[in-house]
Amino acid sequence: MTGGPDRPSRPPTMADIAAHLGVSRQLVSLVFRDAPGASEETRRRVREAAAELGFRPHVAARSLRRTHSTDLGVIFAPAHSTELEMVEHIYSAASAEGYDVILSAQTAGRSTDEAADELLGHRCAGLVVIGSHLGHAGMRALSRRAVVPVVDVGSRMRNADYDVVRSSGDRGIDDMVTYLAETGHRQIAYVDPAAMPASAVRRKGYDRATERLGLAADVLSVPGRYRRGDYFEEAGAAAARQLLERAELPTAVVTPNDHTAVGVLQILLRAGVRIPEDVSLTGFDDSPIARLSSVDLTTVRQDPALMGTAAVEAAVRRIRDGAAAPAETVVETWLVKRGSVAPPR
Amino acid sequence: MTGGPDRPSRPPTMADIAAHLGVSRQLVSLVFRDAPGASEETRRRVREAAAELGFRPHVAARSLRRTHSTDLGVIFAPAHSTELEMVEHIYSAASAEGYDVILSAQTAGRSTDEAADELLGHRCAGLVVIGSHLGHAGMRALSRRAVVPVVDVGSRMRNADYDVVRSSGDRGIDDMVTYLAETGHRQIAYVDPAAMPASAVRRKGYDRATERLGLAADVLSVPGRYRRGDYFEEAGAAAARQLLERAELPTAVVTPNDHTAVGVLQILLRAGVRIPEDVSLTGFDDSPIARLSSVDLTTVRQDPALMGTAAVEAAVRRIRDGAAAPAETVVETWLVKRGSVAPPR
DNA sequence: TTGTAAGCGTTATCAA
DNA sequence: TTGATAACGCTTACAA
Repeated sequence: MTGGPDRPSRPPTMADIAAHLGVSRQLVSLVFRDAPGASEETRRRVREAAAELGFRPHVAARSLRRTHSTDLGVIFAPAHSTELEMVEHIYSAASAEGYDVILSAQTAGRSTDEAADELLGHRCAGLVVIGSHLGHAGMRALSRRAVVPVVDVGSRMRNADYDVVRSSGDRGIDDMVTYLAETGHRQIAYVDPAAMPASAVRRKGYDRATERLGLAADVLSVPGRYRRGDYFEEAGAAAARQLLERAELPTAVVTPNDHTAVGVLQILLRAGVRIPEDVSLTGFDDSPIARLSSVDLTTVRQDPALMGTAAVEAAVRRIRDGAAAPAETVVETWLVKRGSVAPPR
Repeated sequence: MTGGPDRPSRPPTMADIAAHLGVSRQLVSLVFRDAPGASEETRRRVREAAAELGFRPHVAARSLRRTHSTDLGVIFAPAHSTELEMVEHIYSAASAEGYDVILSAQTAGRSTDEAADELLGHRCAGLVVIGSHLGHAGMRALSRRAVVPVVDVGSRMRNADYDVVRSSGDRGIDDMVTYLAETGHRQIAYVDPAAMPASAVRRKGYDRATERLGLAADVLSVPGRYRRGDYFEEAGAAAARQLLERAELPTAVVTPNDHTAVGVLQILLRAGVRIPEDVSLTGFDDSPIARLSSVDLTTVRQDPALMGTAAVEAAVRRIRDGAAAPAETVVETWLVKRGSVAPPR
């Protein structure tokens, strides 16, 4: 006699619910699949009994038996805030399309391929890779062995093997430089953290804008390894130190990343340079740090909601139409004007 | 005649590998389970054939048939960098214990309970919840319906329903205040972001240290909602603005969070206050931002590796011994001395 | 070392 | 709406 509530040794199954209610097992199955063939009253009773007995459908049994997988595999790096915002929206977009999300992290000790292998073991219907550690060749190889559609979210270019979702990074930087020029700036430096995956695309925007506007290009290229968590800030700090060695500072500094801008900001503030009175500064991403009142950074917003949704839609489109060719989705960006930009003195 | 490589309509199964090799299906199973009963030569041939045919065991089939689940469910919030570092170490700790990790995110639109329900649908052997959105009552309710052991990683106190893993936050802050006092400081302010889950624990360390050392307590308590991504920084910024209104600044400011310290830092720098010449500043967590050369923050390190490992070990211990009572694991912290602390002027 | 047989909890397909 | 029956791909006894 130990007393206390029973701890069931085995979680309840659909058969248990059916027995409890005196109905058939497949009726219970119908209800949980939202399939036609049960009255409203029956559905209610089934769900009630399930809640009471603590029943939840066994996803392994379900996914084993189902003809078509309803799982979407998502690989992400638990480091970049933008990626994580996307994960959030991928959950809701997937759910709206009738898909469940299975996450797999890529970390320093866990490669994109390992993460993908785990998801393929789950027989997902499609794979969304955010911020892949793989080069294009690696992504192509992955797409080929995956058998299911693969979507890359990041900054890769359109190709024949996998879908691509990216923001219009070149356009965003171009808009930013144009805005600074309209504000009166002529000496606009650009910090290029060369190891950043989207570096090439965004730099293109700077080159295009300066050429069109007849401004002198002034690029501070910073090498390094982008996998280190602090690479972006350090790149900005390094560029700022370079600037401080000059006889004269530019009137504006454009960066392709909010964290890089913060690196610039902190070094310049320490040196007594005021932002925006002495130098205007801009970022990219509209990450949470840009919104801080102490940073208040003018930046480019690439909507993580839009990108997450676009990734899910790309995957679903190719899952539904196996013959469809991989496509490219470019998500528009827009300027977010804050206090870090002012006319030059 | 379309040519090109075949796209298999159905992923290969163990039976396909067996047929390809002319061996039995269960031999292939043995090999993938690393179970005894196959020669080295056979194992090699099986793995080779599997790689060639692109076979991966179907995890749903496996988990359906297995007597004991080998999956560990992990709930995390894609927001705090410390949590995300833990996820990384949980993967390796789990793998060392023979467990696979299934991630489930809790976001603004997805509650801890929803995340838990998904994992329970997978029939995980245990649940690790990092930075739960639930209060203690919610965690207790979750532990009861989960049937499997639940581990909370964060700052909750020992209790009878679920395991707790936390860092010794009170001790860490106590050590920090002691260190500042040894450096010569007597006016040590403390910023308390009251909505931070670990707030109470860490504040206790400040109160204890100041009392023991005979210093005047000077607490700036900042309310707010901790779910907002920028709450920590804003709390620091708000506290710094309060400080700037005073006739005289304290010689040192202790914060229970690196991001809060950065909020303080940026407001003080803007006001022309030099760190550490005018004011010493400390954080907590040793997050990547503390290591930036432009921040260079003296802080308290709580090892995410240790905490992740401790969480896995707590779960595994209770999975293996169903009668074991939930325990508390307090992970030690230590000071990381950097450039943001100097003797007072 | 290999083969035989059963079954995990669902979904799917029938005919009633 | 129900019942019977077969599968999904794998693991687990147990016998050979």
